[in-house]
Amino acid sequence: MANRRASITDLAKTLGLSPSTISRALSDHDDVSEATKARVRQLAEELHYKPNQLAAALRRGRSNTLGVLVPHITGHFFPQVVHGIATEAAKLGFNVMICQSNEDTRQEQTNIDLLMNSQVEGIMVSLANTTHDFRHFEAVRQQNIPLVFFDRVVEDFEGSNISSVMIDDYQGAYQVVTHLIEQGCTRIAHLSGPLHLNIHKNRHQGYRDALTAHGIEVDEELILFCEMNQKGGTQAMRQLLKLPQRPNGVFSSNDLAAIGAVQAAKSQRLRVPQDVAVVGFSNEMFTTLTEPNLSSVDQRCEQMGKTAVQLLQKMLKGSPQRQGPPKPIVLKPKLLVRESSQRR
Amino acid sequence: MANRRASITDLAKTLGLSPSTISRALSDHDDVSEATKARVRQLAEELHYKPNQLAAALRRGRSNTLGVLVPHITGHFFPQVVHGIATEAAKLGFNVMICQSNEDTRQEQTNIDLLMNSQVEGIMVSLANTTHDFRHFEAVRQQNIPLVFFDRVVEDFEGSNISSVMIDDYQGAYQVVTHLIEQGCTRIAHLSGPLHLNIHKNRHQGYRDALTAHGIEVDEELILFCEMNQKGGTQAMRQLLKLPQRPNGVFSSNDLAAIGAVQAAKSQRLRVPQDVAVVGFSNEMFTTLTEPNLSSVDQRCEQMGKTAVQLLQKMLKGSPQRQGPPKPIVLKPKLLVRESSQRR
DNA sequence: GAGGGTTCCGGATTCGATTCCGGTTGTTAG
DNA sequence: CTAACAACCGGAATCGAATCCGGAACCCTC
Repeated sequence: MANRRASITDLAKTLGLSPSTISRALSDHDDVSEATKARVRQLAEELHYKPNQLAAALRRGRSNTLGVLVPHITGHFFPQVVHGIATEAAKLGFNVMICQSNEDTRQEQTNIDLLMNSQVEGIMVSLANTTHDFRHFEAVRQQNIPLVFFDRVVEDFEGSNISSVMIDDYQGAYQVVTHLIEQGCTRIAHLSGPLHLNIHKNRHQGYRDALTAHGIEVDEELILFCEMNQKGGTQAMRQLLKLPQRPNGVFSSNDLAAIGAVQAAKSQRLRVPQDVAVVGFSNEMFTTLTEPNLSSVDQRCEQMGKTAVQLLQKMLKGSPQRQGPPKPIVLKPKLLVRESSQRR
Repeated sequence: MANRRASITDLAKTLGLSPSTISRALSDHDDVSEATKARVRQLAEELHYKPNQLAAALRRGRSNTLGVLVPHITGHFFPQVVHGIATEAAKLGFNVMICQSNEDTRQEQTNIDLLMNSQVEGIMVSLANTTHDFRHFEAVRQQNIPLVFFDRVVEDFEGSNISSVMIDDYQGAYQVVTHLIEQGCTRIAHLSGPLHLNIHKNRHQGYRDALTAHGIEVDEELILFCEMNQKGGTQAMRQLLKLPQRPNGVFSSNDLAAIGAVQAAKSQRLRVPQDVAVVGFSNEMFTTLTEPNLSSVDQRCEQMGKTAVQLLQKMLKGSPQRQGPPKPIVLKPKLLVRESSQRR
């Protein structure tokens, strides 16, 4: 038995009413008597009737669905953000459609198209790190589909007329370096990723500014660009320890490289944090599992996802004409001091 | 300018053709001349025409969307599986809609309804751990919507007539214990979670059977039920080390507790693996970051997601009448021997 | 040049819900 | 007793695409 779902006309026929009345009854419209409403509701219950969202969405022009496009759903950060997004979206009654760009601009384009064709009401994007051309977002613009970037945002786009949510990387880095200085570090190295990514750029700048603000001259020798993983961190640290004047503090732009640095230091019989204090960035879950526990900066991942959804909803509700100029939302990061940088 | 998207009728009008021809031209139907196909395609290009998936889905009765329902998108496991799902779904041309039950049966029900109303073509579910009543899946059944459970599956459901993907926890545990025995461990302890969860039950059984198979009597004193996190592992290990005859090997049902156990051992000046060898389960990403690196069992998370999608697709393609009895797919786990259990 | 085939296209219908515009009752006021 | 109005409901159009059915135009053949 091909158990087709009951449609609104099925209800109409068995009750001897018209589809329009059924529709109105189910949406609790005033033009329907309580008596018939009750009848309709009861039958709907019996037949397990559920409105076809596709049809309703098509008619209304509202799909009740939000799109998410992330580089990938691995590691710590993106899953957390997606978690925040899904949770908040569910609370507001939205479905969530999810895509991965795999850090590839072409897939990013395809997925943006896909989401738009699926008539999502809004799109949240974190850019692939290979994306330098933003034309595919121009289309989203033109269709007046609310668009929010998070974490990896575009810098210049139509006069930076975009909504975005990110954390204050600069501020986070600044806090880290200040903390290291307060712990007595005098030569603070920095492990950085490529500066064309704004996260690294801003952390790098925060590092420099914090040093100068405290009267410490920036030593370019202490700034190393490496692969931001464990191995990269280890190699970079080895190099730093060969310097005639080795650093006594390290600020790494992410946690993995920081762990690598710690291990390199320990393998040379240096004590962390007494000889070298190390701080990472991202507050990955493993930071509390290593020895010593790794100081890091919390990125408020979940909050970021939540905020992105709320921002979208605001844009959806606001009049399309005048919803105010979109201003980037910047979340405050939180420095978490743990064993790797606590010198007492 | 309210830039409404171009529809198929817009194309029809400006080209002086009928919507049906446009539709056929775009789907490369034989009944349209190459000349007009070219004209249509060109105009479509110019107007950035993209078919409205909602309308097409409604008409065709196929939404091209798969639904995923997981307890949550946090930690290591579920994001990895979702990653696998999203990747494979994209490859096969499906969209993915994602929901979280937050380990709550009611939310699980609501989300199942939601997915069904959104006309997804198939659903993948990992159960909330509070779910003991499976009536909400009965509806999915009745609508003939393909349903695949993964990892947390239902045991008895309509004569266990369900599709599922899981890993062989029993086998994984068995391998671990065998490995520990081969490394010379004679007293092997087991840290377990509550046995009403099938993952712990099966791992526990694998532990017992592997011991007896190698002629070692199971010592109930060495089996501890604890919170499966770092702290729980530490406490359990401390207790084990107070025994008159302390264990020289530990198999923990997850990695976090294993790390806790390692730390407890190290804090009592025991060497890992020489004095106590430790193996965890799940192959969390931090297993390669601790000292020593933690031996563990890989759960094939991504593979699980991929397999779930493939299974769904097979069900979608197969004739609804005879697609064979759904048999559970059991993935082989992979023991990864690292420093914490390698004694040479 | 009549019959039979292609080739290419249009009209109308359909998917399932929403919604505009009316129309039929029944009630009440004048 | 009629006009006016409210309460309730139906018909039909609509969203955008897919598809069934049929028809015009053209070519070929005997």
